[in-house]
Amino acid sequence: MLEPTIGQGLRATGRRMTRTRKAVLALLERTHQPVSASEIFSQLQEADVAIDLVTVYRTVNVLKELGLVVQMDLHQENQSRYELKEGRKHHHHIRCQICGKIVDLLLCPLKKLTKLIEERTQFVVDDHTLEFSGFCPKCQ
Amino acid sequence: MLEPTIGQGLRATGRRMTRTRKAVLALLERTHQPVSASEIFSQLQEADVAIDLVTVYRTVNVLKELGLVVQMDLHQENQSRYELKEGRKHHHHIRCQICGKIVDLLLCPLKKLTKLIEERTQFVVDDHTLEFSGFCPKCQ
DNA sequence: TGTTATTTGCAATAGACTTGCAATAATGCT
DNA sequence: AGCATTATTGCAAGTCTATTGCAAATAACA
Ligand SMILES: [Mn+2]
Ligand SMILES: [Mn+2]
Ligand SMILES: [Zn+2]
Ligand SMILES: [Zn+2]
Repeated sequence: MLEPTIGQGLRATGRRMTRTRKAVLALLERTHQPVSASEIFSQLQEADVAIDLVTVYRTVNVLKELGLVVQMDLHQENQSRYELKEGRKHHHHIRCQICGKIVDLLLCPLKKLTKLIEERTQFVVDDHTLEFSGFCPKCQ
Repeated sequence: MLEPTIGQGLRATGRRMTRTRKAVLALLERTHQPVSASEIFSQLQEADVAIDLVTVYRTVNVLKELGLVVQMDLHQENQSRYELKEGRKHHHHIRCQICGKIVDLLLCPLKKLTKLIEERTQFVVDDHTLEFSGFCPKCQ
């Protein structure tokens, strides 16, 4: 239940904690796969929460600005997915090419590589994305 | 000049080597950054090659099916980019968050990790994407 | 409870990409 | 070279995700 802290974060930036933002946050909290805007929309509809798809988009964008949510664009998908950052550490994903199942990979092998890349390219590295894909146990 | 070989690959699948396909292939051959469909379109227009944007899309899709081109969806971009596979080995990219410059990273640190992931997740790993982002020398 | 600024829903819009279809052009055969 | 066949092209229209304008609704705070 991270709602009060987030409420403070919202107010600190002149924003408000609303019924729909609570609903989106609660859904993200109880969801263990990264979800798309349309999935958030339809899952809230099933839960009898009245919300417009536009509001879902605006909400995830606000949560992204506050640093509470990460947006990810997985390969072979045509829509972004969103995952709560709070309480979860940096990690990556693997996606099944058949059924689309997404599983967390609780690892990151890229710390060391970053320095090497900065030396080679003269870039300052700020972020990275890493995603595996293949066939899940059920789809093999 | 890989055109004749590709011509064979096309004919082997009941396809034809056309003026527009030659033009797209030639552009991909001489381009050293991954290019988007609209970039292919406008660059060919500047070179006085008459081609429709739709044809560019259809062409890169055919080349993808033939395994001659890789499609990549980089973070913070809203369009796919395409790169010729022929003669270039598996590698990854870093992208500047300011100017969008993309540089090849001629490395891949993920061979070993694949086995570990297969053991942990029971997936069969087939592919991966890796991308760094940051600030290029000019934009720092 | 009343005031004010933020947020919401609805409609319209933007932008990447795809699809239907008739006209065009590449291929293979004579 | 000429012809028949069939893939390919261009144009228009459509699809899908995501964004924007604006008036109505509502959260924040006294
Ligand atoms: Mn995750
Ligand atoms: Mn490259
Ligand atoms: Zn990582
Ligand atoms: Zn790799």
